[in-house]
Amino acid sequence: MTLKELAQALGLSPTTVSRALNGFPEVSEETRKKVRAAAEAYGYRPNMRARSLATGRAMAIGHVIPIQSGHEMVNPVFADFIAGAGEVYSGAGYDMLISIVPDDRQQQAYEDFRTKGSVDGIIVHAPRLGDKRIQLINDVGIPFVVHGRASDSGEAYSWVDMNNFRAFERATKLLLDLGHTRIGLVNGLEDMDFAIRRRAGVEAALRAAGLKVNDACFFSGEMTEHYGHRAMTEMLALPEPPTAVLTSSMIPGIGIRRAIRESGREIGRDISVIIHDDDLSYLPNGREDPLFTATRSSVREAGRAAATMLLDIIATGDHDPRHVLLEADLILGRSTGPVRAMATT
Amino acid sequence: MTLKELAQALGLSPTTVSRALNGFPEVSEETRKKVRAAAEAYGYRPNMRARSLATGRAMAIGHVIPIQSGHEMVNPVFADFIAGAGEVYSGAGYDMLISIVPDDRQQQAYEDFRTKGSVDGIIVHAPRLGDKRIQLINDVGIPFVVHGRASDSGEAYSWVDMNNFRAFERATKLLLDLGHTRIGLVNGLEDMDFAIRRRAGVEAALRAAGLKVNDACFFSGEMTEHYGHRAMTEMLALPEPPTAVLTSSMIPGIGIRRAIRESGREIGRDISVIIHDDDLSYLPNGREDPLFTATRSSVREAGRAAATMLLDIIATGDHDPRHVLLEADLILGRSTGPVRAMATT
DNA sequence: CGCGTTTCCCAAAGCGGTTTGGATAACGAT
DNA sequence: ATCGTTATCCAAACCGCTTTGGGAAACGCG
Repeated sequence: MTLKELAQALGLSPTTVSRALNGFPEVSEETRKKVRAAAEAYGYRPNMRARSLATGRAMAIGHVIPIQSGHEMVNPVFADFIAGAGEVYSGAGYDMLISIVPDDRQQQAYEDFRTKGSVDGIIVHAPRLGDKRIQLINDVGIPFVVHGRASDSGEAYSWVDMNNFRAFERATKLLLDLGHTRIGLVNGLEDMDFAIRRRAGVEAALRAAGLKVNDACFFSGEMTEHYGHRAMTEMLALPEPPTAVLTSSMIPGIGIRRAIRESGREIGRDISVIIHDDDLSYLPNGREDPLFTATRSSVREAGRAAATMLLDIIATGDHDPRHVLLEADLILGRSTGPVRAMATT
Repeated sequence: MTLKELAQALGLSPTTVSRALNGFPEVSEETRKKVRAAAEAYGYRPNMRARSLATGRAMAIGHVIPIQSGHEMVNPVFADFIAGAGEVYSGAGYDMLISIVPDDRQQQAYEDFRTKGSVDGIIVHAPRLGDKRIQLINDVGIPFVVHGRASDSGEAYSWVDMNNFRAFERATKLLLDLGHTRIGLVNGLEDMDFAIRRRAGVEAALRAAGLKVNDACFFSGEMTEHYGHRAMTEMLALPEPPTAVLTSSMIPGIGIRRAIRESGREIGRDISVIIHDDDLSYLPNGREDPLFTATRSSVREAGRAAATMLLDIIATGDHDPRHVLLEADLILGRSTGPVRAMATT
C-alpha cells in the first residue's frame, strides 16, 4: 500500500494524505480523521526509503564496532551498550545500523555511512590511544558521539564516558584503607583509552599514599579469563606477591579468582580483588550479594545516554561538543578484606 | 556529489554514468574508464536511499533481538553471532539493521521492517517454544532465516542451528563411558528451543544406558554465574549428589566450578563438568588447554552461515526452506575424569 | 551506394514519498 | 453584490538513482 493508492482509495490527493498523516495544519480535522482511519484500516506505513530521500533525513544511527585485526575479539560490553541505545532509538523512531569492521577499514566505514546517506549520525566505540577516527569523522562532517574518550585527540567532540580514573582511584584507596600496600592491576589493552585512565587512577592513589608503583604487578592485555589467571599466577610467584589486585572486568576477575584458589589461598581473605563491573545483563555480579567488590557503572545506561545525546544533537543541529561523565558506584562484595599479616607463601 | 553533477562534469548523461559505474555493457570501455576515474577523483558514492528506492532492494538485513521482558537480558551469544553475519554482509555490500525489542512488540518490529521497506530479509534470533514469530513473518512475506529452530511450529522455514540434541547426547555418553551414572543438567530456560533439545539429548543418552532421569538434578534457568552456583550447591546438598554435570554455557559453568570448590571438592576429580562452548571471542574456553571439557560450536560461524543462506535466498529468489545443522566438537578439557568410588560427602 | 546491424549514448519515466505554489470554495466585511 | 481572507485541497516539481525505449552514428555487407 503506497501513499498514492491510499489517496486514491480515499478520493483525495497524495498531498492531502501526506499532510493529514504528518499533522500539517492545512487539512481539516474531519479529513484528517478519515485519512488516519483509512491508513490504519489498510495498514499503510510510509516507505522509509522514499521518505528519507524526500526529507533528506535517514532516520537511522550508525554504530561502528571495530574488530581488532588479529584477535578477532568483539568487545563484550557491546551487546549491552546497544541494548541501551536501541531503547532510545526505537522510542524516537530511529533505526540502528551496525557495521562491524576490521581496524584497517574503519575510515571507509565512516565515509560510506555519510556518502551513502544511510545514517544521520554515528556512535563511535572503543576509542584508542592515537585514534584517528575522531578527526576523520569530524572531517566527514556528520554528527557523532564517542563512547569513551581519545585522550590525545586534539579535536573537540561529544562523548559519553565513565569516570575511569576516579573509579579506579577510589577502588585503590579502598584497598589502601584496608591496609594493602602491594597492589596489582590486571588491566585491559593499554592502547585502549579506558585502560590508560584506569591505570592513571591507580597510580595516582598509590602515589598519594606515598607508595611506589611496582611494574611487575601491572598487566595489560585482552580481558579474558585465561589472561586474568595467567597474570595472577605470575604475581603469586613473585617473592613479594601483591595482597590486593584490581582488574578491569569481571571476566579476568574470574580467572584471578581461579588462580588464587589454585594457589591454596582464599579470595577476600588472603588476597583482595576489586573488579570493574559493567553491569552486563548476562554476567551479573549480583545485587544483594555481589561476588566481587566492584566499581560498577552500567554500560547500558551509557548506551542510553550516548543515544539520547546524539539524537538531541541531530534534532537541535547544535554541534557544540557535549559531555557526560558517569560516575561508578563502589560496591562492597566478598572479594575484599583487610590485609593479613602473613599473606606471603 | 550526485550522479547528475558527475554526469554534468563529464559532459555525459546520468544514464550513461549510471551504466558505466554499474557495469552495463551498453557503454564503451573508454568512457567507462573515464567515468570511473572521475567518480574516484570526485569521491562520488551513490546515495543508497535513492538507489534502493529505484531498485526496490534495500541492501540491508534486519536482525530482531528479543529482550525478555522482566529479565532484560541480552543473549550473550548475540555479539559474536552478528560479528559473523556482519562479515558476510559487508562482503556483499549489505547493511545490518538491528532492532532490539521487548517480547510484546516483536510483531510490530517485523511488520515495520517490511512495510517501511528498510530491509530485504530478516534473521530471527532465539526462537522459543510456541514461537509465533515464524508464522508471523511467513505471513508478512519477507525472506528470513532463523538462528535455531522452533520445535513446534508447523510452518516450513529456513534455519541454521547447532545440533543441540546430538552434542548433549554425545557429552552425556562421554560421562557414561567415564563411569558416571548420576548426571545433572544445568540447562537454559526451557522455553527456549535449544534448551529443550539439549535436555532431550541428555535424556536419550541416559535412557539408552538404562538409567532413569532424576528430576532433582535437572535445572532450568537464565544462564548466569549465580544460577550455575545455586544449582550446583543444591545438587551437592542432595543425599546422593551427581558425580557429573552438564551445563548449557560457560557462564553457569563458572558458577558450578565455584560451588564445587566451595564444597571442598575438586572439579574433574570429584565432580566432572561438561559445558557447551559457543566459542565466544570474549570468553574463550581455551584452545590448547581448555578450562572445561566442552561441546564446542562457533556461534560466529553460525552467524556467517545464516547470513550466507539469507543472502542467497534473496539473490536467487528461491524460497524453498533450507537448513544447516552444525555439529559440535567434543573438546576434552580438565573438568572431566573417571568417576571416583567415594564421591559422596 | 543502400540498408540492416551494432555500438554508444541519451531523454524521460518511474520508485514513493514531501513540499512548493497555486486553485477553488466558503466566509466575512463593506 | 463585490472583494479580500481564510480554509481546504490539489497538481506538479523534486529527492537521487535506475531503467525503458529510442536515436544517431558507425559498421558490415551485397
